[in-house]
Amino acid sequence: MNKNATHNHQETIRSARKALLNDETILGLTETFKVLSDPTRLKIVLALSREEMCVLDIARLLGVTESAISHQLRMLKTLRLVKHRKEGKMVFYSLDDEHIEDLIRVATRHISE
Amino acid sequence: MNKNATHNHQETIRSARKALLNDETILGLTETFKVLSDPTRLKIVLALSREEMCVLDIARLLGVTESAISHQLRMLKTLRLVKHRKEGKMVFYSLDDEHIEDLIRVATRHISE
DNA sequence: TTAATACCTGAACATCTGCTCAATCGTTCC
DNA sequence: GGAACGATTGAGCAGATGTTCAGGTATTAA
Repeated sequence: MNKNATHNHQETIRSARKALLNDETILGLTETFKVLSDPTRLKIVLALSREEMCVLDIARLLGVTESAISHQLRMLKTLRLVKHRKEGKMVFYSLDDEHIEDLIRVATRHISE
Repeated sequence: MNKNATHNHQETIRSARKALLNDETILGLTETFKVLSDPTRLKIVLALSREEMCVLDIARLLGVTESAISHQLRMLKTLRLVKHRKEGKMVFYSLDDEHIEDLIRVATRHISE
């Protein structure tokens, strides 16, 4: 007997469909993963996990231009991962998300095995 | 007195540097997040979290071509997230990573708040 | 052998991404 | 006021990304 005949495609698809999440959730998840998928942004998040920093200090720390950092910070701010505070000429950024560090921690454990 | 003068840039950068991870870890993390940052790949992973599936069933489930799925499966296979098993004409794919579901779970909790 | 099925592959394509550069804004100091 | 400094912005660009398309391999069935 053909083993393939024992495989019910319809049933498999129906069952797998239950594991899928709704489109809105999928979009939110991919957005979250995408923001952490760039080295510069990930480093910014890690740096801010300790204390707030001004734009220029982040730029110097990571060895990139202020402009590049500013662009990324805008994205992080839009996604509500960071918040900012003005003080004179400087703008201090800090983490605005308690869960993002958990995510990085779980992922770190994942790659170390 | 100027408040900015109280901010020690050198010390801030030195402190933040400790929170950064080595380049290899950063690369591994961004690679992990990137693979989950595409809706098609994320859905494939979710679908395979229940049971193994052949390429055509995945394609039908997600409403995309076999080719597109095959390309993504190759990437997932390269990154050791999935494994495959041949059975006649069909190739069954299944998850090859126990931790990736934890990551999705933590991220799901994150976006729901 | 021929046809059909399941899957894979490489090239081409449009789109997206992250950076640089130049210009600009806002604040502070002289 | 003007110069200096920190930060932001928009345009432009090179590289990456995901899909389609056409063609290919491998296996099975007639």
